[in-house]
Amino acid sequence: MIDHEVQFKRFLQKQGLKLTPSRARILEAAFSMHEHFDAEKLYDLIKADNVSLATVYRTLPLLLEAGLITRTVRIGGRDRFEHILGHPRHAHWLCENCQAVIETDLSALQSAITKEAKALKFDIRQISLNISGLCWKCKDGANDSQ
Amino acid sequence: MIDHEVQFKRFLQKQGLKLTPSRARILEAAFSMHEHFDAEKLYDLIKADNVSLATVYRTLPLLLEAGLITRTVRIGGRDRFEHILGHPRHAHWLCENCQAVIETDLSALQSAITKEAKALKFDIRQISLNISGLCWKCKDGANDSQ
DNA sequence: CTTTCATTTGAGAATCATTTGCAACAAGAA
DNA sequence: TTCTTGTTGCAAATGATTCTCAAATGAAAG
Ligand SMILES: [Mn+2]
Ligand SMILES: [Mn+2]
Ligand SMILES: [Zn+2]
Ligand SMILES: [Zn+2]
Repeated sequence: MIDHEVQFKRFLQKQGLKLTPSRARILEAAFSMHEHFDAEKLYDLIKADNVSLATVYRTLPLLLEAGLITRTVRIGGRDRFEHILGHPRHAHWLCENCQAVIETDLSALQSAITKEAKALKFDIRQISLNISGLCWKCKDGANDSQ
Repeated sequence: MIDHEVQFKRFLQKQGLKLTPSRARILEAAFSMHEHFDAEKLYDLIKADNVSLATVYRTLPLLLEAGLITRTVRIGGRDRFEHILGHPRHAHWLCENCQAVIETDLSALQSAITKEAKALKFDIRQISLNISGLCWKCKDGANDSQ
């Protein structure tokens, strides 16, 4: 069993839940994908194995709670996610014009944030630094929109 | 005319749009509110002056583009905003349990971010640092959920 | 293997924030 | 006034996400 599967199973058992075939399939799909994904995209990958979209939506919060995935930039009214294991935390730069998403290291800010958290007695679950604006391709020129 | 009204008018004219009574009323409401607000909340403040909810939704993107308001933490499936003028950029700490929102200064991180932006040739429009987790009230105890 | 019982699931209906279509309106230009 | 362009309220549409419910599954026990 792969790392993230072990971790998910452990998490589920702690809640009295089971690692069912559907859940395992969703987890696998989430980790097979190395870009950001939304519920629909995940569903596309696995509907052939007749896992329902409802189950995808039901599993996503579990993966979040288990700390296996994280919410990223919301685009087009859809929540998007990315898996965590093996990926260092990073900032997301979203171009408002071409919707490109650029990622940069977060470790520089990490310590400042951790320090603040200590002062606030805040238990951090997730840090999300999203910067929106225009990427270098779009910053001058007109709107070659979407 | 107040500062933000001048700025909005200028922005609108640049787009060939007008500062209508409805828009002025919405702008005023947005700046009368010193907490985060969503479309509905804004609407509650001004529906007496028969401004429609649709117009609120149509005006919000204009205020965003004009740089007068910014999107903050999304709660309960609703987009929330806050006005900008006169408010220094700040981070939002969202408690997943009690939904409390704490704000802290961002200026410490600002320079690191600006530096990164320069390297990326990215034109920053908006920075949003959202940290979710558990506030000090909720971090130990059980879920007095809500 | 069979029973038991809580959990899970697919399918489709329901929600609900946000968006749109449209016909009536305003305001400036000609 | 008449033309033109942007605006608005209202109601209907949209679409992501959630919920309902009856049937399926799975672990544990007998
Ligand atoms: Mn990412
Ligand atoms: Mn704020
Ligand atoms: Zn771009
Ligand atoms: Zn709390």
